[in-house]
This record gives sequence, structure tokens and C-alpha cells, in this order.
Amino acid sequence: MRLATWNVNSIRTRADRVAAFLQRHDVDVLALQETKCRDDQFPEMVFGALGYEVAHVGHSQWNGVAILSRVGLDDVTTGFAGMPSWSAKEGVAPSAEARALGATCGGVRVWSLYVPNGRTLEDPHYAYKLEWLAALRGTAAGWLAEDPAAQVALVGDWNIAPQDDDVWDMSVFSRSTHVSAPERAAFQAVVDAGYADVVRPHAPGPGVYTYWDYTQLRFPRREGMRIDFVLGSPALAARVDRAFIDREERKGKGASDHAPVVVDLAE
DNA sequence: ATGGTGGTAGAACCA
Repeated sequence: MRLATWNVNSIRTRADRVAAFLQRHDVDVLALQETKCRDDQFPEMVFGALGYEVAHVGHSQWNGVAILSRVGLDDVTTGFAGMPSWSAKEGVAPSAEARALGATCGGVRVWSLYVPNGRTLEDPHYAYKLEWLAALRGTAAGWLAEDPAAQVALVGDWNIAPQDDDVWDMSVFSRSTHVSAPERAAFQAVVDAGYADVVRPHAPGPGVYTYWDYTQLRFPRREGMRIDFVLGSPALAARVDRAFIDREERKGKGASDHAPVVVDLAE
């Protein structure tokens, strides 16, 4: 089974690219982030024609996550238990909502995650990001306590660069989100709960990224960040026999600012 | 030092 994740930065703008990607790499399950559309706007037919079922949750034009699967799409769940709600605390703030979608695909519990960006170290969204990650860690730890053999994949845009080598120049990020100690600790806590980064061993750094800012020629200058991850439970991680970042997808006109991450699971 | 680009929008806001 081939599982992939991609922050697509608008599914309507890039439906053709996503369809071509699915076919080019023969992908079975694709988790998408930043779909940037309402449920009724999702171009389901494009993917239905290719044999994929679609689950999507998009609160507004901001964010939104989806799962496409041609190996079953069952027990679809919006949000994980205990996921903190931004709007419940602060009033309407659609940019901070609807960022987790779970489904069982081919025996694997797949979670498409868009971790809150955080904006700046002083912004309330930063505290929300840490709170959100702590809740995810707690709930995901519970899944493994319940069933240590569970096959779970936590995939998506984590908006965290866990290691210094995961950004092109640490000095640029001295007072920025994504690299702060609390964010890295929050990411590590999920790892410590039993979810391993299954891609890094197959795509080691430095200089290996999943995101390049549209501005300042970041991609041709090879100035990127590794912020998209596939974290796997022990039973899932044991099945991974190949993984790669499809850097080619970042090239050319009409690319997302993120590249897809692809993982192969042995039968 | 701001703006560089691209998305949703249809003005500003977000990444």
C-alpha cells in the first residue's frame, strides 16, 4: 500500500496536478491539507473518476483537510478526541478550525493533520498550537495504550522543523515559530508516545525539505524547511520499506509551496 | 527595510 501526504494549497487550483500525481505514483491513500474550500466545493468527481473515495472537512476558505482512498474509507472522524477548538475560546476564527480528519483505509488508521501555524511566538495562536499538539499527543498515546498493535499514521503539515538541519539557515529563524524549543518538545512528545518519523531514515538531511516559500526564490536557491511528516505507530513503522519526498512536484508553474511525501507499506 | 508570491476573496488576511 502506498500512502502519501501533501499540503496542496488549494485543491480547486491544483486538482489536475493532484490527479496526475496519484496516477504517476500509483498512490492508494492521499492525505491533503490546506484544501481551502468548503465541502460542497471539493472537486470530488475528478477523483471519483479515478476510483478514489473522498472525505473532506473544510470550515471556510482557510485550511481544510481531506483523505482520498481507493482501498476503503471507513469510520471517518472529524477532529480527534480532546482537540481544542479555537472559535470556542475566541469567537469566530475560521483560520484556526477543522484541522484533523481520521479514516480507516486498507486497515490503517490515517489522520490528515494541519497543525496550527502559530503565526508568531507572541500570538495567541502559538499557545493554541502547543495546546493542540499536547491534546494530539495525549489522544494518540491512548490509542496505543488501548491497542499496541494498532496501525496508525499521523500525517500532514506539522508546521514544525524538529531539527536544525530541517531549515536552510537557523539564524533566519532565531525569533520565529516552527523551530522554538516548546514546538520541538511538543513534536518529540508525539514521537515519544510511540510514533516514529518513518520518512527521515529513507530521506536523510541536511538539505532535504518539504516546503519552500513562494517568495525570494527559495526553491531554486534550495532554501526550504522540512515540516511535513508521516509519523507511524510501531506496527505501521515496521511495514515501511520505502519513502521519499517528491521534490519534482514543487517545480514549474502552478506548484504548491509544499512537496508530497510518499511512504510504501509492505503487505 | 519592506517586499518578495500565491491562495481565498472581491478588501484584506493568511501562509
